[in-house]
Amino acid sequence: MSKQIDIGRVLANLPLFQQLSDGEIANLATGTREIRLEKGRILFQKGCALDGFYITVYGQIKLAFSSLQGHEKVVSIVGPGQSFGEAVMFMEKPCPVMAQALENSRLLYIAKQGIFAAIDHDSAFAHRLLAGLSMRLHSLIQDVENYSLRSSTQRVIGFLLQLAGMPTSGPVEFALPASKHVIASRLNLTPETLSRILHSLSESGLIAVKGRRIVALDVARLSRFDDSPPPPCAKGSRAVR
Amino acid sequence: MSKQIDIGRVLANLPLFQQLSDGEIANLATGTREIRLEKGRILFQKGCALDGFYITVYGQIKLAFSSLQGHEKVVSIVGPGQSFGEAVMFMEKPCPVMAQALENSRLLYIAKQGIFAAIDHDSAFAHRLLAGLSMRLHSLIQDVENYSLRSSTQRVIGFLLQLAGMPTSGPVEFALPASKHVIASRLNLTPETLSRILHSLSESGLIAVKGRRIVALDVARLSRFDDSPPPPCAKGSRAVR
DNA sequence: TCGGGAATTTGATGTAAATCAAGGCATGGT
DNA sequence: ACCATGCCTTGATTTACATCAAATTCCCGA
Repeated sequence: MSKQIDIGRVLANLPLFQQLSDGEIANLATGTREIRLEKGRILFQKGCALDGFYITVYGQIKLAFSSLQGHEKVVSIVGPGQSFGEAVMFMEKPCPVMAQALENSRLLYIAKQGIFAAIDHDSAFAHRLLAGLSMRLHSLIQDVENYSLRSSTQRVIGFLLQLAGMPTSGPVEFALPASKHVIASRLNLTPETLSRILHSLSESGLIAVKGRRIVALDVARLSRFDDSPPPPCAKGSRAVR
Repeated sequence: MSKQIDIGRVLANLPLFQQLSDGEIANLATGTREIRLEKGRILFQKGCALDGFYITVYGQIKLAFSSLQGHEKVVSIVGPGQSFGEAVMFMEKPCPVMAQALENSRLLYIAKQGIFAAIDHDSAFAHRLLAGLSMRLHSLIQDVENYSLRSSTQRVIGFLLQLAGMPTSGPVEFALPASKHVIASRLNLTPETLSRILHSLSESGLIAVKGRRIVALDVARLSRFDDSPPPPCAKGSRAVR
């Protein structure tokens, strides 16, 4: 029922492979498998070795680890066009996280063999890989910064602003990329806390929430937001007593 | 008074450059500057661009960011033989952290030009760089895992075990690599909390602390340590009342 | 050897966010 | 349409860790 995709074509359109020669693309395609994954399915577990990496064609994959006590922490939510697993492949060590489909998804699995050949053959490709890994590193550092010295409200705001995109003046509408449960975990919060924060932000008139849809009413004020909104007594302004 | 170091020689001995040809090493050396930094000096600020990276010859550098409220969080403590700044160099974006000397230090600054040439010339070198960045990424993920789902005591224990090295049966002695203040920040703790945890671990007979020197008395038990040591009433076993 | 300032420890108190425990609201299957 | 099953929200309570405030101890140079 589902039509076969043209692997070479998909590969050639990815930013990472954009400038490779036809021969190289063909070579890569040889070592590439298509993978379909239905919602909820686990792609690999923490501790697996990978001798290749993945690119999401469509769908959504979450990368997460779980503690001994059964808690789970989402490290990354990866969507169409994004890749994952490169670092594990280059490192030749067990994968530190597990990967699970959040939706029915289609991925490409690219064997390292072809990647290595492309590196050997085209040093500009190596540069792109290095830059890509560096960006990944950078965003992880950002995460660490967020977790360590930003409050939960600030983390939520940062996340919303990222989704809202470039600073515009008017209101921006967008959808959360996953269930609130997953988003909360990604931000190192419990779902309860996320819910309360979203509630309090809408009470302050900064955003409007309707299920997964969110309207950032005042992006500028959101960016400035400093925490500490409920000064003395809240809405029911009764006698100070 | 201080003798000039032989840059080529130092470079050639670094694991990263081990297998480069003499010509390549000479080329790298051309773009390499020696940097002396006295304790407390700042090497670069958050937001700087780098068009090269650093290798510590001796001394110690801390990488950290600081919040608007003046708090500081140490991301990494880098010692002799270790490098930093590669990711920023490859990314061509402002550096997300600042770098400051914790001791009088000597560094090498290697211009990207020579590195890029070496990549173009020797794809095995590119592989080593990729593997190196991947390792860095891996350890950052570990950090995120530690911060998000381990308690402060567990983080301290993990850190101590890492310093203690391979699992041996007998007691292991070692020194903390920096002041407790810096270590605490590295572990996302206040100095007070670190002090209390160390105290409680020595009370449990797991370690002995003498200034910066620490003896891990029972590595196996440390690894197993589960948190939750003070069940009902502590040492002074008085009437339950 | 002797100060003096920083680093560390210790204790009392505060607080952000987690946990526990119900409710309300959608959503999809029959 | 109906119920059932998950998702999300809301409220009460707990807790791990931070913060504030003093001691103490360490360390280093004069």
